[in-house]
Amino acid sequence: MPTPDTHSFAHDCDECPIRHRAVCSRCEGKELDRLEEMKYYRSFQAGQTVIWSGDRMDFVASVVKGIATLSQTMEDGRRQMVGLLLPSDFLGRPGRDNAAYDVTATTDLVMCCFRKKPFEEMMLHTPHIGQRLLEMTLDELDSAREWMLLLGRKTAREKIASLLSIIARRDASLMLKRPSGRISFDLPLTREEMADYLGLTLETVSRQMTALRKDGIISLEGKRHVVIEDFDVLLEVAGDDNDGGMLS
Amino acid sequence: MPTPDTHSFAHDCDECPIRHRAVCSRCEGKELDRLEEMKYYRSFQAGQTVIWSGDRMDFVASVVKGIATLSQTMEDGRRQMVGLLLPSDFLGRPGRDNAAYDVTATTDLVMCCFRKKPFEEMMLHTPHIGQRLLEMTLDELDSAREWMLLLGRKTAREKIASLLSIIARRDASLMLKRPSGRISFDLPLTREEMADYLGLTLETVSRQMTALRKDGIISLEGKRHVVIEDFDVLLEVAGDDNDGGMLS
DNA sequence: CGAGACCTTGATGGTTCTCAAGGTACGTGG
DNA sequence: CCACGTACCTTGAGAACCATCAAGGTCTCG
Repeated sequence: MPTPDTHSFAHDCDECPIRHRAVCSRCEGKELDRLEEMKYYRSFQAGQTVIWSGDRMDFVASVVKGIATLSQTMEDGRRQMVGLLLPSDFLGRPGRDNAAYDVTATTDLVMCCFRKKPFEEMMLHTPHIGQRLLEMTLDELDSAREWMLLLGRKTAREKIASLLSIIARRDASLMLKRPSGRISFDLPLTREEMADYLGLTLETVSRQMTALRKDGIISLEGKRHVVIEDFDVLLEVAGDDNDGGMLS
Repeated sequence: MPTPDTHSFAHDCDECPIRHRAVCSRCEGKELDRLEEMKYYRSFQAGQTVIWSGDRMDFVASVVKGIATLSQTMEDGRRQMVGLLLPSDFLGRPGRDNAAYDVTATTDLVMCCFRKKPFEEMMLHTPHIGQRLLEMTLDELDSAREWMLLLGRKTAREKIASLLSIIARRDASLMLKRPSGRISFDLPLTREEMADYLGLTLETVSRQMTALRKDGIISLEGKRHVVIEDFDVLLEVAGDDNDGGMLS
């Protein structure tokens, strides 16, 4: 994929890759037509800031392609990522005018945006949007709470293993299968971003990646490509019960 | 308050103390009548378990009085609180059959319950409930993310100060005023519960409480009653910008 | 070739955990 | 009324884990 091309994207909702999962997934016919009139696309390059915490935000959006992060920063510079936005995830809060977090494109990013006012207006009359948004928000709340357990109680090694298993699981879910055995993928995050997500320093992340490699849990090809030798072993290292983990 | 009396509670929604904030707050007339027919009250004593993670859960509920906690436990016993349910907060997830967390009554607790099936049925046809639930869920998501910053990046001292400031703020909000200057309140949590909430051990909580006392930030009368000498100083110790913190 | 971004590794120190002992408050039964 | 048990809290000593500071390595791109 040499040239990131905004315009190769679904200007037609019917062909949109996130049509069945995003906030618009329950809409059909006239509702969809109305959204289609309202929408516009925005692209960001890897590393670009989408919006700063506190900035006025006059749109809401769905991630169509790529990954964005939500993070909070303390006055002295300590930073904590508080969310990861993957394709189909929703950005923004109806009824709020200012961004609550820094939003950054981690990879090249395409978003499907709606101006906030018309979107809110439409929500009042079309329950399908609100219903779907409620589901998605409840899912995010569950993820956030799972992350609280990780941040509060897991060791550095367990944190790294948890992050890898989550990325592996997501990759597997794109192929509609349950992860198991040998899996490989590219890390979409730098060591520093991993650290910001896990509540660690980048040095600790690096050391634990090395340790997992030396213990034969993972292999590294280059800095970004990870091979998980046995997914069940990884889950054990992550300290997760390996019962749950529903598909998709 | 000698005898905790379940039946002193709002069997009539009009007199319910959480009427204006709970999931039912947008409902009037027939909608409210229907909820009123559907509801039933349950009481729990301090320390009792409301439900265990994984258990079948055939109701959803609003906290009417008292405090409950949501927590997750790892196989080896490490525990992390992931939520605090205060009066008007909602428990349960429409569309899910099993509890995702352990729910425990921290104080004596009264809940207003609805059987899940009828409640879900009603949600499909009365957007007011879903709209309010979406707002409440978005608020909880914000709280969870604020907590992630605390768990991932704050020191033990900052964590304690943050917890105290949150409790102080909540107490002040009951009196409809912005907290400032000298404030006092009773801690509703044991040292161990504080530790589970903050991702610390109870010994560290105890030591940091002592340290804050020796530094003149707080005073302790008995083990549970806390006096904050200067709220703004506490916020500084907590590492929070003292701009935000909206009323309510 | 050099600059810059990203990553690894080492040495050292600090914060927090673990293990252990003792203290305080409260209720119960002798 | 007092002894005892229990739940909760405090404090100390030592160890473990992770952060910090520092140096050097790899890769890419101009």
